[in-house]
Amino acid sequence: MEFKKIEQKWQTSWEKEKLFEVNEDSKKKKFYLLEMFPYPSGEGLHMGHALNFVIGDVLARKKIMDGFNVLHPMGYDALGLPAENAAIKAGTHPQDYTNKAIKHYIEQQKALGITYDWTRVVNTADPKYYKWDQWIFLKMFEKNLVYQKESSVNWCPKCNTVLANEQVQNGKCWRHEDTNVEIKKLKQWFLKITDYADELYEGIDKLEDWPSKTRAMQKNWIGKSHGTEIEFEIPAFGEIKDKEFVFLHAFGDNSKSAFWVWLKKEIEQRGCKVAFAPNLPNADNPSLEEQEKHVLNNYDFKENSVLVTHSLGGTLAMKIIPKLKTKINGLLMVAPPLKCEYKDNKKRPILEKYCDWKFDFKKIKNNVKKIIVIEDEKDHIVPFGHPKEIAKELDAKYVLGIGNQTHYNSDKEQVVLNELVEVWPIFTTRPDTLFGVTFMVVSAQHTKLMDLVTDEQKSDVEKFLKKLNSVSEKELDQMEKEGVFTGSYATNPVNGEKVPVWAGNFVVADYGAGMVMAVPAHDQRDYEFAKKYDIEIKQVIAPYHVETNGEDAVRKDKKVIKRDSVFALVKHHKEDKYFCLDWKKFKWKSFVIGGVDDGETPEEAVRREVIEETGYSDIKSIKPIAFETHAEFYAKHKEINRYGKYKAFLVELASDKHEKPSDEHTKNHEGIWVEKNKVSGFINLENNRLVWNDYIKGGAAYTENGKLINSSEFDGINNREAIDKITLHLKKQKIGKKVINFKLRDWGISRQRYWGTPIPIIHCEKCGAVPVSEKDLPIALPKDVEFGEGNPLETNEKWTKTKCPKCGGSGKRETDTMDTFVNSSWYFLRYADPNNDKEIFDKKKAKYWCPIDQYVGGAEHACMHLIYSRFYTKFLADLGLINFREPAKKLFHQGMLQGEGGVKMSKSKGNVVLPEVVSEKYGIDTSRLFLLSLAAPDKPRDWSEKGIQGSLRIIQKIFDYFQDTKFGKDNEKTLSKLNKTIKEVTLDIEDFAYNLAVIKIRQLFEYIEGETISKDTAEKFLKILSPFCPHIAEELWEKIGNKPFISNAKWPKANEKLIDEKLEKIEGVLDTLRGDILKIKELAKLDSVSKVKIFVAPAWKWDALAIVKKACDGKPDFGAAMKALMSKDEMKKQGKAVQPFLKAVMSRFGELSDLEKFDEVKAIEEVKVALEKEFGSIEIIKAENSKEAKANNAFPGKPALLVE
RNA sequence: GCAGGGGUUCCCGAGCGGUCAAAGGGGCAGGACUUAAGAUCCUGUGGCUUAGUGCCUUCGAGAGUUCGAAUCUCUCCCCCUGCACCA
Repeated sequence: MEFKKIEQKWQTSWEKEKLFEVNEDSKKKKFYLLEMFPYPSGEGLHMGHALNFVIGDVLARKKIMDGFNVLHPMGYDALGLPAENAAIKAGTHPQDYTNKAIKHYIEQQKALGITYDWTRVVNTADPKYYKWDQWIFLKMFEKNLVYQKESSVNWCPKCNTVLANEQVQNGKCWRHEDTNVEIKKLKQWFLKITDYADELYEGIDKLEDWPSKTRAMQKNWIGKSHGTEIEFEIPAFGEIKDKEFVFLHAFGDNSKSAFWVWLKKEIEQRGCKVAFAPNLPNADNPSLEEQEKHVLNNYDFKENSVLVTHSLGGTLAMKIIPKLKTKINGLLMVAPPLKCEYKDNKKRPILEKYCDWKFDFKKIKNNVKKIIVIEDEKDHIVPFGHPKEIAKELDAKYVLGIGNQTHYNSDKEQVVLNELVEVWPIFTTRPDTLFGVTFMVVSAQHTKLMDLVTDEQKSDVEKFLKKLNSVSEKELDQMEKEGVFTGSYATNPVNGEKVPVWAGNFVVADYGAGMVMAVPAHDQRDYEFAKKYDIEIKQVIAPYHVETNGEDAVRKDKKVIKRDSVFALVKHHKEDKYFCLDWKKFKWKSFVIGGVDDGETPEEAVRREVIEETGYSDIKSIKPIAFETHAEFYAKHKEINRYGKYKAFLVELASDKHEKPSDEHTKNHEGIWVEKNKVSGFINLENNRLVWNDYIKGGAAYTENGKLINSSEFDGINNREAIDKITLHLKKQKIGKKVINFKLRDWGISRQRYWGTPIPIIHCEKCGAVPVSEKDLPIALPKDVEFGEGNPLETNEKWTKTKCPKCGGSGKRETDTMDTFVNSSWYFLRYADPNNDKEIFDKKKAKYWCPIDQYVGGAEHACMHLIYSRFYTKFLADLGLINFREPAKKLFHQGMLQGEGGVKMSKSKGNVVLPEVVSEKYGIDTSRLFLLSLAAPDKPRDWSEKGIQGSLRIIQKIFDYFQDTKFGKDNEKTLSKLNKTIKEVTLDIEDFAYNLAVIKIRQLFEYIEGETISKDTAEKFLKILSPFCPHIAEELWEKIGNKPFISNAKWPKANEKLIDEKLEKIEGVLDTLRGDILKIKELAKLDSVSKVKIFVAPAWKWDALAIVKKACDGKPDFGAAMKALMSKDEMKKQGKAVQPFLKAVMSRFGELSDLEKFDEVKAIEEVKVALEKEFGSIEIIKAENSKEAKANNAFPGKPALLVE
């Protein structure tokens, strides 16, 4: 068989006749099928890629034959780092490298015989394509979906560029498994994908025909969670209450000027009186000497003094501080001038003579613990840069903000307040636990971490950070929760409690505020952390059990009496046993349990109860354990409902010193020592068991529901309800609100590399970042650049130097290029109109073809490409360019093709299977058939050299069969089999069950092989074969005398009426008969057979069969038959006995299904004819009834034989 | 840990309440054809048993629902894939 000749013949022919080129046709229904376009690597296509394309192709061919107008295009994701790196390595230009790779890909793909419309190729490296990347970018810019921001980025030192979050895997670069990603700070371009976060998330549910796995992954990635944002304040200079605040006002101001009034109020609100806020003498014509004297004479600086200054007040402070004998706590300078220079360039002689404008920064630094300098970006007095310079000299924290009024002159300046008391909006899903916050944890990676660290803690924190940096990412993953105290305290806004702020390695820096409120009593992570560092654990939710069953069940008509109570886990002094009570009056089995009397502490109550109830009095220790539990039940003896609040204690005995408990106690219950491992089975009180479980676990956070305790006005509320109630409370107080938080971050698209779409921005000194005007697109990549260190685009000055589109002044082009995922985010739309120079695509064309009806591609894109594409689709829909909001209706992930023995294919292992090599040996149709028959298309499969032989065999057989076949007339069985196969294969292809379809086609052929068939049957067979083996099918189609092409012939429709199961049954009978005759012949050592007598039982005359047949209504249905024969009760009694009988009946269902039609005589005649061909004379003896049949040893479907 | 998907006879893989000792392929065994090998074709491929048949055991382990379970439910074990301390 000359595969190659046949393949080439048809591939050329298809192309010549433009068989797969399509145009919009309103009369035809469209079907848009797309396989994810490949990245054209220099290594070319391997069999795994081919699998992906072939999976799509089978469906495409089927849909073409179904009469759809099938858009099945192909393109190349040609921009990207690998091309650049490979090009550098090979010493070529990425453009040349890519062009060559694409050429090779096209050759390889054409050889696969796929139905691509080659006139629609999209190449992302073509400026005609990426022009529209830039166009979309500009549109996003217009809509405020693009911004630039300095940010910490993931930097791969090997790629020499930034990576998106999605491209970082376990701290490694997605392309370099061995390379740790570094964190760098760079100014980056971002797309505001988060604006679409909610729609992207909610839309997932509507993507019903996407794999559930992909949908789950996307949901997880976008990560929507509902919660509450709560404002925690962290005073910059430590606890405000302990401080003495001193204010020094500005030139011309006084102590009643706006600035001081609001600040004073804020400080007083936080429980602190401002110690000293003088009217400085001669504020309008100040003298340093005079003012200095005034301050020093009227206020004694102390260790806890915090000096807050505004403008010239800062100058005064910087003169005073070096003269102080004590080191003061803090200095906050708002907009301080450094020199006597002014924004308006006017001279100010009054101020020039104020002082010498020289400062002893070193002494200032020494005399103040913490310094903060705030600058106003729009300051109209102090020139920009002065405060920054001061901050630099003083090693101070520098803050750049914008005042409500310039120079921070308004009557409330949030920027200033935020520095004094930093507000951290903490995200939590558990506001119900707010009263249980005992510490805060800020991410060790947080940019503001060092601002929170006090001098005392600085070295500890630095040590901790150093340690984190020294562990590899892998170890970091498995690292235990660790942390270090920052020295700062946050204020719990709901009760004003001070809680320590820790830095921890387990908090994610860019989720929420990067700081969490920790509630160790009710969160396992926080619990472990608190245990490790011995931080207070405060329970705020008590497990609550209300008895609803039995005689202890709470009675509505009785009143509820609350009581503080205790349990005691009394441990045996020597053995591992615990003292339990078996109650006589109740069904209770409990620990020692009792109420706390008036004036008694819980410990005292425990001691009393233990001695009374157990008789053991030599108590070594009483320790509180576990948590408070609440239980409500009916106390029969007191006729009240008891609401008990139980505290639990572990009581250890020192000896077995023991006195018999009084009768009063022994009549109530019996005391038993229970072994530790049996306690859990013994105890039957719910809360006793809870406490016990916690005790044997060694303690854990209680994360279940319950009632609030220790939560002031919210005590007693169910915690689920408290979530809303506390949130509402916070909202009223303006310290919290309901929020929805997403894990999804904005998409950083800047890449500092050459081979990507240039970002259409020009930087101008005057105008900042200015978008290129639309008419100047595309901004094409200059070919002339040098590759080496840094961004190659920087090396072409001709290209970078340009004019500002706004002011016409000199400008510099942005040299960052776009992430390649930008290119692939909308390419599927371009196929609708790939050569349009005027628009991104014609709206009408896009409307006709899009969205994608079936998308096929690897599961590895579940979170990157597929989310970005959805984002772009939504954006373009918002621009009005398209009328749908999701890119693809159906999505299918093909399975991986692995090498021989299940090993991953790789160049280094040398097990890469190349399609051209395999085709050479077996032909591409054989490879297609084999790939598809290995496993369901979505499952991984292993390549096997032996396995493909099987496919080759069948192809060869099919080919040979049609070489010299004479067609005749079909018999009924052929028609039945043919139609059944058509029906099933049609469904299998639609369901992507290609492996099953292949089996059925094979089975049909194996049957056909031994039969005479009609030309029509041959044609139908070739048609259903053609999606899998298009070349062979095309060749044989021609061979049997048809005009090309089978590829666009009409897909056959199954004629259900011709499907006849009974024929298969006759075949089965025939087979067994033949086998039996042969066996008898062998056993009897007969040389030849002269006569065979067959005794046949009239199976189909049994009454039961008629009933069954009726019940089943054409389809074999065991259950229905069962129900028809007997009632449910009978079934229960006799079902088992009837089953064998029914089974036998069902096994002949083919006969039943056409009871009326079935021609008994004819069937027997058929058997006779068939057997006579082989064995000569056959006599068939029919029994009149089953009795007679039995007498002759014949049973329904199992004839008896007599062979002579 | 969370989410998704799995564990089927020698291997790969279908089946997903009754016609199931379970498709198909590969492997293996036997036979036919050949001097032989290969290719091809046929037969067999859990165990015991019959002339036909029937019985027992088996679809990760255990329990359950049902007249009936590879298939449904629960628990457990193991594997893969993805996310990973998301507050």
